[in-house]
Amino acid sequence: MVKISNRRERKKRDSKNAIIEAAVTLFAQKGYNDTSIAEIMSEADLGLGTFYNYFQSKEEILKHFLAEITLNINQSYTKLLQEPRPAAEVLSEMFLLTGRILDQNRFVLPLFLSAAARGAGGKPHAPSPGRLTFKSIFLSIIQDGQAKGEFRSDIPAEVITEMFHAVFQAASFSSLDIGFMENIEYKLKIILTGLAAGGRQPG
Amino acid sequence: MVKISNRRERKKRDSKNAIIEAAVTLFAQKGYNDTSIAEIMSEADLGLGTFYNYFQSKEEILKHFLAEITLNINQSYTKLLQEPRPAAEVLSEMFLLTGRILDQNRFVLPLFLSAAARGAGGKPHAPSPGRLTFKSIFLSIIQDGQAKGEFRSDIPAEVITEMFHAVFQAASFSSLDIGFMENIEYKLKIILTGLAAGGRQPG
Amino acid sequence: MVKISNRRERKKRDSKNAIIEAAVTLFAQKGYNDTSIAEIMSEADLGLGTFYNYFQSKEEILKHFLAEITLNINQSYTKLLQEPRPAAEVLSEMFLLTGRILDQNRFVLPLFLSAAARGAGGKPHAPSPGRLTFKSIFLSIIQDGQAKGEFRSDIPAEVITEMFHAVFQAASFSSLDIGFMENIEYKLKIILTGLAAGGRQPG
Amino acid sequence: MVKISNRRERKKRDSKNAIIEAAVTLFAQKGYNDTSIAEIMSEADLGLGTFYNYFQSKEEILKHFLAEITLNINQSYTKLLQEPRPAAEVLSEMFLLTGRILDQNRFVLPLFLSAAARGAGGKPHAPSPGRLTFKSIFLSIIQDGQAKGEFRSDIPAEVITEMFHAVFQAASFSSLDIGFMENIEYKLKIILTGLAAGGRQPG
DNA sequence: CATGAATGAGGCTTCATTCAT
DNA sequence: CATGAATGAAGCCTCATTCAT
Repeated sequence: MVKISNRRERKKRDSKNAIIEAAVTLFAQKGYNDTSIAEIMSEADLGLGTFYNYFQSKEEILKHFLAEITLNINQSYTKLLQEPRPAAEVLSEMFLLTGRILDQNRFVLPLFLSAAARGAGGKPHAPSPGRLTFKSIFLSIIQDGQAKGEFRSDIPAEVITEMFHAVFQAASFSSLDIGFMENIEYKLKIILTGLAAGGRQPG
Repeated sequence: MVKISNRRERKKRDSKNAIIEAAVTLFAQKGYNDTSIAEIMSEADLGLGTFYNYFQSKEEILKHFLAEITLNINQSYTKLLQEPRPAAEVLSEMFLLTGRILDQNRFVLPLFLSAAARGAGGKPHAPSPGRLTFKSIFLSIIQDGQAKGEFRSDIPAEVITEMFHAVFQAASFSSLDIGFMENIEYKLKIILTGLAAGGRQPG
Repeated sequence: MVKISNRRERKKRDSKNAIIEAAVTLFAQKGYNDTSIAEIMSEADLGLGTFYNYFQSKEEILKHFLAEITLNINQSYTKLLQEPRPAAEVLSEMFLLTGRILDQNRFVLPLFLSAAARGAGGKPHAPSPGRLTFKSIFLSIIQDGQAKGEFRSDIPAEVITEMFHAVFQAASFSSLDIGFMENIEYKLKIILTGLAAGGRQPG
Repeated sequence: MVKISNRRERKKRDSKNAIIEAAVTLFAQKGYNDTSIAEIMSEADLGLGTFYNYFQSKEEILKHFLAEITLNINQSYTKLLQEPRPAAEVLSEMFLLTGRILDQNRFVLPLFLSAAARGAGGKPHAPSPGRLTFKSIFLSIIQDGQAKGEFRSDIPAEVITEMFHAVFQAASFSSLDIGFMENIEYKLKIILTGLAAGGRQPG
């Protein structure tokens, strides 16, 4: 009565997964704009029309990814802030965790960028996904650190936040032959040193 | 008699400049992909076909911009390295100078990114711009600084180079209400502090 | 347990009826072309594929309606002509009766029209419904009236027949806030007066 | 200086005319919905994309026709009402004139109908052409006639107006082998007789 | 019989590019 | 050199129909 079939359900999930996987692959390879649905479905080894059984439009699959990432990050955020610890520590963990998630969805960054590039006057249906909230998360951690005197205060917290964002971007498109995580760990070191309260450069 | 108007004053700055100017404006506003040649030529107040008297294709005008920027930067580089000075100082100037150039051509960053996103397997005629050389410039300055003991050596010079690149990107798409130059100056401070030889973070 | 609901009560009126009912509703609301089979089956609370257990194609259900209407009208025709009466009387009753049937299937008129519009060169499988015979019915009544001297004879019977047809169409798409039947009754009055044998207009 | 070229201008007009002509032909043959732009441009012996140099969308060419007809009719209306005459006379002329215009654009009626059929809840961009005003024209003439006692007053003027509308429709899709104008002239006779003030049917 | 995922032809529209003037 | 009409490949999306379960 309850389980109508099962093989059917399984195949359906398979198809959706195939589409998502193909989309991830191609978006990562060629970017969102330069990937056609025909290509995705060809990569997924499915008929063109099948795409629309799972997503209402090309933009829809994008939202799917963004929503997934947002969810992931928010969940982790909640866990991380359970117990109070030094800001630098929280920041490090939050940063690395975000890095791991982005590492698996690297194609999303260009989308954020192109959305940002279009600015406010962009298309009506632009893929504005409810603004990935990790900016506000980083911001509050940094402000907290500044308040506690852990971080220098001569740099606006917003600017510092952007800096972290930038690191993710840069690592996403890095052509260096070190891994994504290693890449951002190096950069984290620089920033944390640069942020330390006492640190003032000679000049 | 009166109506011919606009088309008149163009002669001074010839058509090619009008096209370039229009392209810069629109690329900055809407991005490369979302700007059509028809729009450019309309903005330039010229006939559509005239575009092809000056550029072989849409991609061509892109290469033009990249080449121009590269040239600008290289010239400045040459001047800057005339007289020997501390690496941090050279780096700062080089950085700010690059910033000023990019500030006037902000639309190019997304193009670098999408080009990077496409990776090696991109289109046949991909806009490979002869690799903008400012990476190598920064790299050599940083390596020099590390060699002289000015900069910490536990971070690969390549990674540091990327960091500067990242800062430009982030500032390009910043939604903060401070200017581009102010933005990157803040970030420069952080990095320079973070790079200073003695600087080690507590953890 | 509770959620299965709707699907249950369907058994009484079997699936075919549910489909027909849904089709009538939607055709009337949005027209034939703009109604998809998916919509029909969703409205009917049945699986999409089920449609093809009852109708060979989308066009098939159309033919079904037309055939049904034709049958209805023919049956009434037979009854009406049982006993001899004045042509005007027969015509009136026939007219109003047809009106009542059409009133309940208003969506068919556009289909007649579009079919007519396509003319002879239409699609291979055009919905040629075996020509709804009510034209011939009206025609014979009118010819009868003309023969008996009840109706004027300076207008071809075929043209008068068309006139009745037109009245149905107009009423179907009327935006006046009187009902369909009231609407056609008014028009019937005009035509009957205009048809009366003695009636000649001044000019 | 003023005439840029001339051959160009001519060719441009030719192309637009070819498109319009092809559209009229096909719309009349198969209806608006069942005519694709590809077909139109093939009939016009032009490339598919060329359509969009002259009309912004498929709907746009429709508006073009409707606007043209509306204009035609309105101009004639103005002329006709210059001098006061019996309502029946004005009505006759107006009717026949409208008929002649529609005769040359027969494919438009189905469009009015399908628009009407969709009702108020139709598509956002439905081809609502500012409502062809001939309804209001006919209405005022008829009301005038009723006021002057020329026409019977037991039928609402709106209903009578619809009747005329209906006649045009019916004649448009007539399969009789008489011409459009002859067809509507017959029907005009019936209606005028039926409208005459004294005329009352026996029953 | 019931189901709905899969399919691909076909429709609309955009736009880089060509070419005759 | 300037022009812009013409072009058609390519993209997104809809939907009638099939078929395996």
